Amino acid sequence: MSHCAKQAARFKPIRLVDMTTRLSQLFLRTLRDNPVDAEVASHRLLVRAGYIRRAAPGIYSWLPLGLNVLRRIEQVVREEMDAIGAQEVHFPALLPKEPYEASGRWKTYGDGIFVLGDRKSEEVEPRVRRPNYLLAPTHEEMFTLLVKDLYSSYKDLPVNLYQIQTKYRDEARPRAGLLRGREFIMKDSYSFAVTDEDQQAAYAAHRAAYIRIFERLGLPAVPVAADNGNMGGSASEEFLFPCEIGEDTFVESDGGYRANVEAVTSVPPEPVEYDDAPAAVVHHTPGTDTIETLVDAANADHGRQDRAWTAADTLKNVVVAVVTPEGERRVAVIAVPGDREVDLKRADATIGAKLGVAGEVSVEAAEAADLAKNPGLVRGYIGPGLSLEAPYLGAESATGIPYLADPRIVSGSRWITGANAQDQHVFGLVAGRDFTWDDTIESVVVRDGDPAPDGSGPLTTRRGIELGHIFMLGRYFSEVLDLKVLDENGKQSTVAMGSYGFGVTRAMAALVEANHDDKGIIWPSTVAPADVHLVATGKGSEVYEAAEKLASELDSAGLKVIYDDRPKVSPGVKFGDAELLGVPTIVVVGRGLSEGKIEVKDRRSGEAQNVALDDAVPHLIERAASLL
RNA sequence: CGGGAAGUAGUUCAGUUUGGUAGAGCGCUCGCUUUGGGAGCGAGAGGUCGCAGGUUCAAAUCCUGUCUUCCCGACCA
Repeated sequence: MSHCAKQAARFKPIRLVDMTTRLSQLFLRTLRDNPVDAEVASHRLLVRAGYIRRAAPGIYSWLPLGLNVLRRIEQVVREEMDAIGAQEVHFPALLPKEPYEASGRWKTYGDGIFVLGDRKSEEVEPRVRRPNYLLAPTHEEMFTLLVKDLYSSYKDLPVNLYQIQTKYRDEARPRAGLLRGREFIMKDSYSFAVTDEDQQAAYAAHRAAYIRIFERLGLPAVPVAADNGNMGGSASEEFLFPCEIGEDTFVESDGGYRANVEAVTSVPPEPVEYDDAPAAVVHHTPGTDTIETLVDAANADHGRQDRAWTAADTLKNVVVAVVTPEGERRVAVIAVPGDREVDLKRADATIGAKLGVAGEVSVEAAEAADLAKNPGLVRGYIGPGLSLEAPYLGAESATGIPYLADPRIVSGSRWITGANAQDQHVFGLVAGRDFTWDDTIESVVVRDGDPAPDGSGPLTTRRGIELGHIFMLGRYFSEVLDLKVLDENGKQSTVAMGSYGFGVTRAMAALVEANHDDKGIIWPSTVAPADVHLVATGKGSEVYEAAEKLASELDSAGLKVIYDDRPKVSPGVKFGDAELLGVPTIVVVGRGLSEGKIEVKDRRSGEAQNVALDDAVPHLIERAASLL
């Protein structure tokens, strides 16, 4: 044993200083006014309470208390990841562009990433730097390449790797403080497996770990079925925290079905017999280029006996522009019941596949120029045509314009729709008899009351904050980056991947959204910056001496203490700050001291009780334990 | 990228209509008093009024341009 090792072996760590946070020393300034740029509660309170400061739009600096809470959240995530056998690694945030070019994302991410050039990237003439690096928005490429770098056998798999890392996205409009920033911290893990069983096991393990994480954090986030984007793969779920200010919309039924609106599927009605249906008739319907005017005109001039026409009797043909990855702009028509609106985001998810376009497409509302290029489309009077023999819309039709229909348009359903001529509509057009379509598409805005696809009852729509997303990535990245291992037959096998993201900074904001009142934050004890916020108030030196002693004893007992020892600060300010900062237990050493009592106050309920100073330490230890 | 609002002290804001020596609350510094719900009195520090140009004897204020920020929407595995 070396001399140094002997010295080290003799060294016994002792706690030289207590860990109590003294407000007289803490780098903190609480704000009485709400910051002008903060709208949502989490943003307002985290800034006011001195946890974070804005450094640039969507970019925040972390102050001591904020960093403390952030680290505690990270720790929960880390423990649960480790518990399922995932191993922590850490990649740079600053990355060369080559891996992203190889995966295609240097282009497809487009304006969404921060790019930059190093000194070698400078062109002599003109003297500009061309980007050859990026600040990573996520790290799929790096994880994939790292496994490729080191592993080459099926025997090495499965493996789960994760990191907790700062990510950068050039959000067009950062908002709501930590909820949508341009710099944020994310835990992202990836599973690598050869067999489907292993892949599903990794997915299930992550799903269970996420549920435990949310339980431990005290965040009632729920898994909802999600759209897995254009990366392929199968299972995909988001963990949403239901909250009015959330940017995601999801649906749920009483029976427990939950899905993001982008992923929900509609329940088509049964096909209808149409043998006895009368032939379709074209009527002159002047000035009816909207559904509303059309319904009015239909009831006024062509009313039916049994009931009035409604918007649901009309077939709305919505012209959209589909932009391909190459930038080509194609026109398509989507047919939906007239009482429904098209959700371009939902259409976006599947329209590429329906039209046979590879890669990521985007769907936009058609503009005047799009219509002008297709003179056959008469705005307000567009329809599929009058007969199957001569369809007007569809890939095989006269116009060749792709025609996609909502699943509610089933065989035998009867419609009032445009006759492709100014002021002309056709009544009694029967789906399947008079017209057909290239394919169906889920694209209408989901409404409250729509049935759940699994028969579990009517749906209601809610808003939520996306805190996690787990999904099977399939083999997209392993294909493009050539991650293969030898399988047991000695053949090259492309590795299947799973991707599991968790928004750490966003979870912190969500925690505040879920836990605050008009006075300030109310941290769950698992992430609170301390167990006890000790306030000394009174004029004599006795309260400070007693509080100091109590702080020291609590610290020795293993409780984390924030001690407000500021001598010239009035009681009102101290109470206000304690409530703003949000530590779950507030202890006041003050006027009760003469009777040997202190006050123990629950931050959440506001309930206070007097406790004998002599019993304070065990009482608070027990209380802290009961809160966990 | 479309629509709206706003840039004045660390911060929250007034002052701009009608051009005339830069203001208030909170915060900060010093002194005295005060100490269970954001204390009182007194004395201070702190601002190229986003930037550039123009009009004028004179511009925070009027004109032109420009930049930035925030909100709503679009976008966003």
